Amino acid sequence: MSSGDPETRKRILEKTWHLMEKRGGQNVKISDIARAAGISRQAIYLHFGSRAELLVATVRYVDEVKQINERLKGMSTVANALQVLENYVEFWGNYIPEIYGLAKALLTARETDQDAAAAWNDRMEVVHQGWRKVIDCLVREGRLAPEWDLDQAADAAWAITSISVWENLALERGWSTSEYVSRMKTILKRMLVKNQL
Amino acid sequence: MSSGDPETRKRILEKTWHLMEKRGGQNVKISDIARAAGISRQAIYLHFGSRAELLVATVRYVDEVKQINERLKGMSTVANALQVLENYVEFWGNYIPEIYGLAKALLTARETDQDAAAAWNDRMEVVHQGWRKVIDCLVREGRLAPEWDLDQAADAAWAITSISVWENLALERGWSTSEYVSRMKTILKRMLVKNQL
DNA sequence: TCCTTACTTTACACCGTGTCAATTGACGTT
DNA sequence: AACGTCAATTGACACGGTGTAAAGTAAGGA
Repeated sequence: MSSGDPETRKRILEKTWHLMEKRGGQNVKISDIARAAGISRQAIYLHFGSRAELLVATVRYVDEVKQINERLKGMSTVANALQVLENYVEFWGNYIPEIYGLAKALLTARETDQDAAAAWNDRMEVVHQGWRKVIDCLVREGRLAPEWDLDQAADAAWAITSISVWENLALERGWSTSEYVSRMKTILKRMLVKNQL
Repeated sequence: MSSGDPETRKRILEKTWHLMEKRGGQNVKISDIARAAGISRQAIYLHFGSRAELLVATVRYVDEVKQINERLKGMSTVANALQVLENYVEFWGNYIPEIYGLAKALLTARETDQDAAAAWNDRMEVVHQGWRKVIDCLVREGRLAPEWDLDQAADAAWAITSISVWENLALERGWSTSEYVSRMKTILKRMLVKNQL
C-alpha cells in the first residue's frame, strides 16, 4: 500500500483535497482524482489500498498543512471565559468552510468503512475536547448556567456547532460565515453563561 | 410504475418502513425489502420505479399513518409562548426516534436523487414553519430575546433541533430521549427567551 | 548488461440498481 | 370450456464504481 513515488503520493493527496473542496465532497470518483493528478486510476492503488484509506490520508495531510490539532489544543485559556468561548466559535466557524468538502466525503465514507468512521470520530473527539476546555473556563469563573454540568454542556455545544448544523444554516438557509459566527456566539453565550440576561 | 396489487404495495411500504427502522436506514437493499415482503425483487419495480421513489412513497405512507402534518400544523398556539415552545420540543423530540431510520435513508438518497431531495426539503420546511409559529408566539408576548429576529431565530431553532444533532447526542453521546427533550428545552429557552436569567 | 522502481494498459470480478422478455397461475367473461 | 387479463415469477443482462491481477514499458543505477 505504500510503494510508489512520495511526490506522486503528495500530488494525489493535493488533488483529492482540491476536488473534494470543489465538489463539496460529492461525485468525486477515484478516476477523477487520477485524471486530475495526471496518472492512471490503478496508480492510485499503488499508494492507497482503498477509497477510504485515501480519504483518511487526505484528512491527515490537510490536518498537517492547516495545523488544526495544534491550533485547537494550543488554544489560549488564559483570558476571561467569555472571550475564550468567542474565540473558539470564531476559529471553528471560519474553519468549517475550508474543510467542508473533505468532511462531507469522510462522513459519507464512514457509513460503510470502519477506518473512515474511526478517523471521523477521532476528529470529532478533538473538537469535543475543545468544548470541554472552553466550558471548564466558564466553570472556573463560576459563570456556567446552573442548568448545566460540564459534560452535558460540552456535548450540547459540540453538537450545536457540528458541521451538519453549519450545513443547514450556511447552505440551506444562506447564512454567511460572519452571520454564522456572530449568531453562534449569541446562541452559545445565552445558552451557557449565567447572568447573560 | 403503478400497476400491481394495492395490498402488495402496502406490504412493501410496511416492510420498507420496518427494515429502515430496524437498521437505522443503512444497508437496506431492494432485495432485502422484497424478501421481507415475500415477493421477488423485480416485483418491487412493478410498484415503484426506483429506490428513491419507494423511499418517498414510504415517507408519505408513514406520514399518513402518523399524521405528522396534522399534528404539526394543528399545534396549539393558544397557551403562553413558553408552554408552546416546550410542547413543540416535547413532540418533536419524541417523534425523531420513531422516524430516524427512514429519515436517514432519505437523507442519503437525497445526495443522488432529485425527488428524494424534494421530499426531504418538503418535510424540513414543515418543521421550520412549526418553529416560525412557536417563535411568533414569543414575539407576540414580547418575550423573544432582543438579539433575535423571527427568521433568524426560526432558522437557528430549526437547525439545532435537526435530526443530525439528535443523532450526535442520542447515538454518539448516549443521551436518552427524555434527556434530549429536557436539555433541548433548556437550550431553546435560554437561547430565545428574554429574562430567562 | 541486468535489475529495480514507478507507472501503464488491459482485463476482469463484485455489488447493487435498474431493464427486458418469456412464463405461470389465478381470476373473471362470454 | 376457451379466452383474456392481471400480478407476479424466473432468468438474463447492462451499467457504474470499486477493487484485483498480470503483463508490459521507460528511466536510472550497480
